[in-house]
Amino acid sequence: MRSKPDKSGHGSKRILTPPLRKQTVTAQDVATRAGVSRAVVSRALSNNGSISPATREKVLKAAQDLGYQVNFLAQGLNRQRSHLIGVIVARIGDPFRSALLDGLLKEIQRRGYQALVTEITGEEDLAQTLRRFTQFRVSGVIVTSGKPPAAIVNECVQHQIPVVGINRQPDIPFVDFICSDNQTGADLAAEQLLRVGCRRFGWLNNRDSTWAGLMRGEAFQAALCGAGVDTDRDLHHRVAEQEGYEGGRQAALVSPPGDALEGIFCANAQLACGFLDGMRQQGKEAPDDFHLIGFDNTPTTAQHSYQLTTLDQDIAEISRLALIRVLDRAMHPQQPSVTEWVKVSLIHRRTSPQIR
Amino acid sequence: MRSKPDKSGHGSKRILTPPLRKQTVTAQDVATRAGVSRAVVSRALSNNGSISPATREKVLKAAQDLGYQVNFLAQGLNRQRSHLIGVIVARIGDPFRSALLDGLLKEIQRRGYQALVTEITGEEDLAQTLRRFTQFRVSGVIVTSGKPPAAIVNECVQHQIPVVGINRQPDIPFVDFICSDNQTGADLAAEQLLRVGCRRFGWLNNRDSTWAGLMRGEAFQAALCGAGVDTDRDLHHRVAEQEGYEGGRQAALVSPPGDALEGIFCANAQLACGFLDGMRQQGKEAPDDFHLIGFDNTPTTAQHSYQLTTLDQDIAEISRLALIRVLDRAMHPQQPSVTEWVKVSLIHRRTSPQIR
DNA sequence: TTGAAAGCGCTACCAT
DNA sequence: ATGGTAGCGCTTTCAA
Repeated sequence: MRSKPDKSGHGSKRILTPPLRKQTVTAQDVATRAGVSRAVVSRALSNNGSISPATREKVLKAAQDLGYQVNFLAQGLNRQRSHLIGVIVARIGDPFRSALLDGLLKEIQRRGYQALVTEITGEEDLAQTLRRFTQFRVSGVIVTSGKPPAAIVNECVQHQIPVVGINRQPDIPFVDFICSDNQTGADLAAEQLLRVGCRRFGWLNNRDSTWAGLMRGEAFQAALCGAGVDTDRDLHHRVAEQEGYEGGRQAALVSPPGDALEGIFCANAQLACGFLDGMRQQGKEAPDDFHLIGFDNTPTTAQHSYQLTTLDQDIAEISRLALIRVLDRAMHPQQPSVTEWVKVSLIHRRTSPQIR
Repeated sequence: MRSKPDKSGHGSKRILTPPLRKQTVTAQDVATRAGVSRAVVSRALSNNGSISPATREKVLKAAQDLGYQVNFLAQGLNRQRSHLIGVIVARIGDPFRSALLDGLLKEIQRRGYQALVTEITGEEDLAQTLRRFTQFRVSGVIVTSGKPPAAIVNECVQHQIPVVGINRQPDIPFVDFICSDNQTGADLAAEQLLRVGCRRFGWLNNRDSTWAGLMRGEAFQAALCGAGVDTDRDLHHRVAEQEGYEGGRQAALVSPPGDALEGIFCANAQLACGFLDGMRQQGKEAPDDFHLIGFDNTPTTAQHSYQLTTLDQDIAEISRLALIRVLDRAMHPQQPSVTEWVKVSLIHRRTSPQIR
């Protein structure tokens, strides 16, 4: 039945493989079965180019019968573009990052793309990864960690591959950015802490902070300043030597016991959880002894043992916009960079409860 | 300089695109520059087929100069196999799952492959995803969630695509499995709880448990039985109606206040954390009022507020073996299924401290 | 509307 | 050791 008169030389390459391997169904098979040419099959499946409804049906049926599946490698090779979207992440173990990856995956799949995920550990990896993505002719790249080197980004631009950064410093030509509105977030935090009557403030951040972290810190300081706080005297910077929970805990442990800070703002949720636990180890508890607000409303912060007041980043919205940007720039590669700021909201929980 | 005498018709398709798009460098360009044929270029880059060291160098240099990058789509199309490995995950937000994904990504990248990640929400997605992976001619598939339908797995087998399951029930022909040694894990838990003198035991699991969860429960019961415990009377099954932390917490809250369980074993870390917090809400604390052991040594369980005694799954080892299986089956597609059991170890923390 | 044919970029066979 | 060449499976002109 499945004779292929026009492909006499077909089996030459795998003449040695045993007959148990069922040949994969190709567009030619569908064409033969439907009594049309491969070109028609292609059109029928891609709604691209004109075709009569009747033959269209015929082809679709034949494809169905044979269980035909497009070879994405061949399709991509021809179209110069695969249905792949590259995603660059780091430290997936961090709850916020895994939540963001989750959001991106959902959105990518919802749009019919496939995610190519790479976890990087340093800036060097980033360049290599970006290059690898271009070798797969991805339809776009989403960077959630690291700072894309201009040189490689240019290669992407050359290949017409859209690059969008999430929570990265928006300063690369032809690259779009989606950022949480750290400014407003810091304002909300300052406002809350002031309202509950805090006088002496703390800002906790990692030693090697991300751009987003720095921005939050600066905005926090500015907000306090604007409210008349003498930040030179009453805003204390604490630096976590390690990343994540443990860094936050250590920072609390090494705090000078004397200087009782009343309102602390943390660059992220992990630091905040660690800080809270560190304070507990010293016999201090929020909100009795101090108020605490973190960034990133991760599941952990909601748990009974923490109940941390945090700023929520709208991950679904961030992901949605990221995909929109990718698709949009694919159509207008030369348009100037656009940066979108996604609103954040303050979630009142135990460590700094709402006051009315 | 970069003339292509043999490709006169090359630009016909994109005659209309503006000249700003730099042509992508192909093997032909390298060949021309090195003064050899494309075949030689291919050999030089793949160390495949004989070639003189001299020309080899020449080609490599030319490739370097031009910034040549292999087109993976073309390569894969020809080789019938891409350098992609598909990974199927679910609920990445769960700390254990994101840790496992992290381990797999690292291992996949270490071996020079690229991960194609899909997050599924139900069994239906799995079939579709598996099919999509085959369309990309992946070199292998790793399933960390769901139960692969036999029909689709057969398609993979037809395409010579290795499939390996992690912590899944090892009952699919030609599919390999890597599983944590739940048996031993449950034994260790039972042993510990008995040693500290518990008499009345509890087993907490989700209503819709995974295979691994069921196995842990059965093994726990068997271990207690073997130690002479009357499990009909002294082993109580608790069922969490929801997944994760909240499910565990609710389970603790609805516990009959009267029946004070002394030693509780949880199917996973999330449930255990929730259960612990739920008990706290009722004024009970471990290890004073009860002992608690969870499965999966997630970062959260180590935090000061929890300090949960848990069974540690060796994620690095699981990932390592998974890749080995993929590669091995690629070479021997017809060999019988193999299942590897990875050892687990008991981490003593506060909720059931070590006794000597 | 349809089909023939020219590639997409690469690999591997075969002959030199 | 090298080069010519026939595909891999698909898309997209272009002519009929």
